[in-house]
Amino acid sequence: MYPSFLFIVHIRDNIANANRIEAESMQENYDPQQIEQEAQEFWEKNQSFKVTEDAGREKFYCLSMFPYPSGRLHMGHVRNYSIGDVISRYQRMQGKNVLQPMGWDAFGLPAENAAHKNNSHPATWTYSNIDYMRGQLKRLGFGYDWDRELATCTPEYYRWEQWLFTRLYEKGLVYKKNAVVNWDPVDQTVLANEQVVDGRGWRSGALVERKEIPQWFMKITDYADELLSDVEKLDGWPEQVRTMQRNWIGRSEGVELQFEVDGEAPLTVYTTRPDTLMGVTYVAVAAEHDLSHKAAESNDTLKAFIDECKNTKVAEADMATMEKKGVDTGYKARHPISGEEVPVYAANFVLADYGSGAVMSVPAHDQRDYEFAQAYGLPMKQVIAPANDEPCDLAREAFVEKGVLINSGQFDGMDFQQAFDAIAAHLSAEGKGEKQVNFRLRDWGVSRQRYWGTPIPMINCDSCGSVPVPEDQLPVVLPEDAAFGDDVGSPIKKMPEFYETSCPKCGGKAERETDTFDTFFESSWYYARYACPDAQQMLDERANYWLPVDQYVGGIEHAVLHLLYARFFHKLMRDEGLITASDEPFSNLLTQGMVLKDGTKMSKSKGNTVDPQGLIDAYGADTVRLFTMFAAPPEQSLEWSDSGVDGASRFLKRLYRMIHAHVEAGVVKAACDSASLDDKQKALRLKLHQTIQKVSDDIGRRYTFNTAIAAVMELTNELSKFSDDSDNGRALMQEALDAMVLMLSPIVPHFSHSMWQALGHESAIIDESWPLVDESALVQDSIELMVQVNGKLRSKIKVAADADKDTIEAAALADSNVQNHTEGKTVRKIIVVPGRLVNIVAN
RNA sequence: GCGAGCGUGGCGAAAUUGGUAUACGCGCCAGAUUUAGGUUCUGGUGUCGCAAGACGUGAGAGUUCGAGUCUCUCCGCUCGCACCA
Repeated sequence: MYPSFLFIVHIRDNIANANRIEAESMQENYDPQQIEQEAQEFWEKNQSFKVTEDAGREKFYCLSMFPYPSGRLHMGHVRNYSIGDVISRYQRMQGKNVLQPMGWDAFGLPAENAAHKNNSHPATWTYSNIDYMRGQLKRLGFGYDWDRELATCTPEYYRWEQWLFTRLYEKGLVYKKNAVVNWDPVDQTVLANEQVVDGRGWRSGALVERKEIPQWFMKITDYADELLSDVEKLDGWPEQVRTMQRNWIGRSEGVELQFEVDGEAPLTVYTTRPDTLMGVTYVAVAAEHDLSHKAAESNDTLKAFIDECKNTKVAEADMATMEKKGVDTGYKARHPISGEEVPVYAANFVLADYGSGAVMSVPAHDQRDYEFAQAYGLPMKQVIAPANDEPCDLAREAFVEKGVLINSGQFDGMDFQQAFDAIAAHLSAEGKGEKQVNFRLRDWGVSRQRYWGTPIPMINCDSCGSVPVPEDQLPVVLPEDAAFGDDVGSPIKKMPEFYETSCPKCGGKAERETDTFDTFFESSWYYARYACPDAQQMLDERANYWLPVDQYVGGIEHAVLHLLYARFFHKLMRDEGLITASDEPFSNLLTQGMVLKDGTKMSKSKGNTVDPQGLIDAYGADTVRLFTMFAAPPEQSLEWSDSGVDGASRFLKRLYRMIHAHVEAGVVKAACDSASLDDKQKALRLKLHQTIQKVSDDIGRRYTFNTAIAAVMELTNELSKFSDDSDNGRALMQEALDAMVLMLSPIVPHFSHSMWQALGHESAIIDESWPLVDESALVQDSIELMVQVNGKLRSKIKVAADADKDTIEAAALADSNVQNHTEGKTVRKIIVVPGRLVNIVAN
């Protein structure tokens, strides 16, 4: 037993009334602050959430996406972590060995911005935020094993990803190439897409330019096939997330072919529609393409156009939505089959660093090419005719469906697949093209020109080139004594004491890489490190016990990038021999919706945020948890409502009073005698066990916590109407209250901890099992069926639960209101849906 | 632009496998308790209609004995788009 500040429950050894325990001083009013403090002290003292590997028990690893330590928890965090905690506590009640860890995604841009603003240091800001937010998570009562806490900004964490990176470099999975960034010409710094507002740097206001700089890449495309095929294994993921992953990887089958250009290297293009090849009337290259630059030397219009294209943001959405523009380079490309010469345009819609930076254009059969051709007076040639009766009006729009080839010489009359094969074979024979499988997925650029991140463990030597930092010199520690002020660039780029070093190969003078990793790097493997946070290697055997994560919970906004990178890392770590028991990191995924207020996402810029702290202070953690779980199912967006919080609080108070009244009259230790219940008692016990059945399914399988809570509320309404002072009536009341407190315990754990004691139990509820359904309580003698006439509800009939079809039909036809509606009509058909309804079709 | 979702009372939502549309909660109305406000308790609350009944799930069509649920077209909103995390 443990000290109780609130309830001092004395058990009287009363032989005359052995089944009753008097609760002497259950407080009359619900005081969440006191109850919550007491429950948390109990968990802390008993280390209730500390777990170790146990081969004898089924494990359950429940993980919520770790937070960026931005300062204070927001409602999205509260929602995310409440969902994870409910699932964890439910699984624990099923007897599983449950791991639920928490940590900090601690590197990132906001820390640097805060440092520049306050003339302080990102580390100071980050660590103080972590301290505050950890306190908030503890105050909310989440059952984390805090011994496993990690922060990604510590060398103890990031040294292992530096190690992995050098290993991958040796394996050839890492390379350096030029890539485009947003460049602020005034601040002389690289900007994130977020820092570009209306084409200008957010601080300087200068027009942002696209600039190419050398950067490190990871060959995620080497894993494209497996990342795609393993999506099929993810049957515990929402279908839309699997679809988004497939589409993002974007496997396509096409043909890569060459257009020759006199005096220049041939232009390579890739197309998934080789059947339209004979309809090509021009070729488009990126503004940054070599050919564009070369042509611009003697073409001022083109030169101006290339300059204009520099002012486009790097983001693909901006590229795709801008007005399609282009300029004739003057070059001619020779069609690989007809030999005809077509113009080469420099165009702003061609991505320079995707594919070869050139595309073939078929205005008659591609809508974008169609619009571009119309704008620039380029010819259009129809080479596909509709095979069926699709509309085809080239005066209005391109015909983009597959069909039958026309105007294509030897290929005329072929369908899509015949033409695909024949044209590919023809090009191949001529040495001008080949069939090729392409992916939309591009290699992952991991270099960031920022300070607050993991230093990329590479050294640049004039004679040896790029050399990885040797294992015994890891970690490359980020200097924390860097100065922050008005100057916006990364301070380590101006710290010779950091970047001056010697080459590990030749011993000569060399420079360290001063770029840091994309912060997605850290969040791609933290789930595995929780299994063994103190390991003196990246991962040890404990990872194979806990992985894969059984339930991952996080925001839908991570449906593509974070999840794809984590899947990639899992396979990299597996191929490094660190993980042996799984190919995928997350067996089940729950994507939580956003928290909205007044119909839009809560955000500081909109000024519509609700600070959870104020609510916790006013109502207690349980009310906040209850409301967030009740207001909407987890995958939907949640509309914030202040009065809804009042409603949640009201429910807990009401249940508290009900338990108080019951306890005041004496708790009951004997089980109710289910064989001798009267009709009212039987009805209540039926409702109770129906509720246990529904709540078990809602929490355990469907994850619809809102309907689980609604079911308990319904039962509460029934109980409040039930007044029965008989021994069996009070025993039934005790059975119901015990079950309700157990069912609510994953959601409002402090409340339940306290009520469980008040109801006379000596055990702590955290060690209790989930309540079981008594099947015998569910048996009913008669049931109600809906009766429809021609699909419209006309009556309800009561029939024996085991009534056969003929009896049901007869009862339905005998109903007076049914007769009113069938009078003068012939009954054509009667449909009986067992247990539900009868539909009489008559006319 | 491309990819993925969503749309039901005054509001948050429920309807799990095509079978009672609106459970549960909020709000509102009335009554009880209270000196009053608040709290608490009880009852009512989709629209039209005196009623019988009719209508009703973004709009329009279709499949079916029966559609919020399935199919098609359209409208509106949200998320992601590779350097926010």
